Amino acid sequence: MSRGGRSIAPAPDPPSPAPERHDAAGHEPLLSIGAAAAQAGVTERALRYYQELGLLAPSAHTKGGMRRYSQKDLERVARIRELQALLGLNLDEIAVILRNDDRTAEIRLAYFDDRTGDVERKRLLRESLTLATEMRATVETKRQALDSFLHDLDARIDRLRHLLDEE
Amino acid sequence: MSRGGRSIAPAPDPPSPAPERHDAAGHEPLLSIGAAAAQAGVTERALRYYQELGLLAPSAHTKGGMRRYSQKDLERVARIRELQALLGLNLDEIAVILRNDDRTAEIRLAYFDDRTGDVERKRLLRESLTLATEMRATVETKRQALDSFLHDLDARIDRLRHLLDEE
DNA sequence: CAAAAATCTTCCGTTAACGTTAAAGTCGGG
DNA sequence: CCCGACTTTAACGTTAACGGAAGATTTTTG
Repeated sequence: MSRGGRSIAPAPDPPSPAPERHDAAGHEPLLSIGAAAAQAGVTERALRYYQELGLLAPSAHTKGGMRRYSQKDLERVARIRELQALLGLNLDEIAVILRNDDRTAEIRLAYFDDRTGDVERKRLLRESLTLATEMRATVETKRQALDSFLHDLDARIDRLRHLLDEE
Repeated sequence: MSRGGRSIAPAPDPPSPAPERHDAAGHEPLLSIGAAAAQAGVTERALRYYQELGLLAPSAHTKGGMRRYSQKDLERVARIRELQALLGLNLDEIAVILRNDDRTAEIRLAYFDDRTGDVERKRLLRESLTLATEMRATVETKRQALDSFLHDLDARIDRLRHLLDEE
């Protein structure tokens, strides 16, 4: 079914602007690099380094050229740390994932934009799906490994407890 | 209850020598560093490095001073890699864990040796138990994180599939 | 508006976990 | 016992992910 002129299918969550904490003038509060680093639990150097690698660009800059971070930026930092700690990925691998996330977000936006062609839309969705599925596989593998590791540990703990109780 | 002169409690698996693949003369086959590295899926350098850090000493040496690795040695290598990949521990942290494993193994051997003092034995067991329990906690935490990560991924995949099916 | 505090860019330093190469010694088959 | 393949130690090199300091600039604060 074509999607050029308004689909009939129940539209999946239109991309709403998301509720924000505006200030009086209506802008979201932006953080300096110091505050952002503190909030995110990383160093300023790390933030600059992520930017250098193209993982994270601050949402805004002052006239003088100082970085200003938004809440979304902080979430992105959290994501980076999670991927580092949880999956042991390096920053280059993480960059790939984040770029794909960004693409998917773009797709979601473009999804409601009639200028986006059906074919292109479909191609992008398939691409995202493939990537997500691949990632799922590696995560699942790791989870299984962790699980059996946990069971071994439990067995070991039981044995130790047993030896102690027998004294 | 004292353990100086033979315990009454049902003895937990006496430390049996474990079934080995002996050769004709009764020795287990030992591998050269090249073969060991190949089997373990690591480089020779890595094996030498682990030894340098005190993580892994080859079970034997030739007269000339060349390293000979046993199957247990290879298992130890596997353990090292597992702790690295799964938990993201560094080699120093792994060294601590392995040393504790070794101590625990010694205790199991000494279990039937009356020369080992009760107090000392108990202290060592408690120590191992503490370490294992701490480790369990961190592993559990990590597993939970991985799990929720996996669920997020699944949700994302579902959404993508949905968008595709609607075309 | 002036001083203090925070940031900017640039560049060199650091640590972990090996990689690589060189020179010398050891092993195993013929 | 000889030679080619494999190992040894020692030493220097490499990469990732920042750490830290310098000197200039910007922002904030009294």
